[in-house]
Amino acid sequence: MDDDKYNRDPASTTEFTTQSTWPLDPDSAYFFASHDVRDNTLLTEFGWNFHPDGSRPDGFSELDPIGTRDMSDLAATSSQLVADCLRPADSSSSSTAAFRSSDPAPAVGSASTNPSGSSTSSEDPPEKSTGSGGKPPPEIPSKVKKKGQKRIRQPRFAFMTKSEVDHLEDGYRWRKYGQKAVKNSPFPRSYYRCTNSKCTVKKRVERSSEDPTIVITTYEGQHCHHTVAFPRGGVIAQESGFAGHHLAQLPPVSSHFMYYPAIQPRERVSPVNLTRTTSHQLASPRGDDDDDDDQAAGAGSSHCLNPQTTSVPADEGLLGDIVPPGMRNR
DNA sequence: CGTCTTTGACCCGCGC
DNA sequence: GCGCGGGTCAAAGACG
Repeated sequence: MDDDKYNRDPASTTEFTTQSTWPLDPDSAYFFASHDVRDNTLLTEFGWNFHPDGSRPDGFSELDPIGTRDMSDLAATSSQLVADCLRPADSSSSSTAAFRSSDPAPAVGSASTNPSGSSTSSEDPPEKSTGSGGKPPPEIPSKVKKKGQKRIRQPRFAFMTKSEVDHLEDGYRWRKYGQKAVKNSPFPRSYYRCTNSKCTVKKRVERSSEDPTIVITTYEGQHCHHTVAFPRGGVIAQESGFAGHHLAQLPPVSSHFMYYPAIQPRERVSPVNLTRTTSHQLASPRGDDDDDDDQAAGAGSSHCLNPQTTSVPADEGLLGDIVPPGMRNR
């Protein structure tokens, strides 16, 4: 059904931007400071070579893609990035680990760290208290909700993508479970949940009210399984797959990635702004099998939903400090 | 028939 | 306490 969506080629030129607009809610911990080594690590992992001081005169730093890629690649890249971020820590890829597990800090005392909830493991879901509808929680909740108990938010990772397609493929299968109108925005926000029964990762997709061409995707939680498969004919991000690795194999394309200077006076962040001309979207959402997921999940389940939050803020295009005040310099 | 989307209703947290 | 907005549920329908 959505095949159209996934297969459809967005207009030719797509500017890709990663940013996060997610409000830094207290429940979430954010780490991902642009000046933090992790940033570079992350970027590197995804195939970007960041030149820390190679900033350009105009104040921008450039990310050199490992080879050029076309939009699909880009999409894949971004998706991959997200995928990696959300992937189980057991993954052999060291890089991922670095970004994810090696970061205890993020847990930032927030709820995410929260012991309770986050138990997170798929094995013992904290009971979702009726998350919302007052209905029995089918599964692990992203927020815990016992009365009197504060909800726990899973780590979030948000980024903005300039695309005509709302739902970007990221290698995982998602099921839409809701849509809501967003205040002050003509565009609705869609809620997706990973189809893996053991995975509690959710993602929200909405368009920027300011710039309708920008899609804001926010991931919450961490996959306890590996990606299913990448877009038809695309790269599979399973285990070893590392963005950097396979990205390097992707076809070259002329592209241009910009990394905006981080350091912002603001508390929130900013993101990496990637711009490129492009071509198509990532693809098919459905992987061939969930089985893999489940199995993988089993293996990595214990890492599910690590309390970490990464967020790429919005506006300004700066990769930034997504670290909440106080968390900085961690 | 199974999977996924749509959509209205409900619940919860938060600000006033 | 009330209202608003966000988030989630689940029935119904669509689709392959």
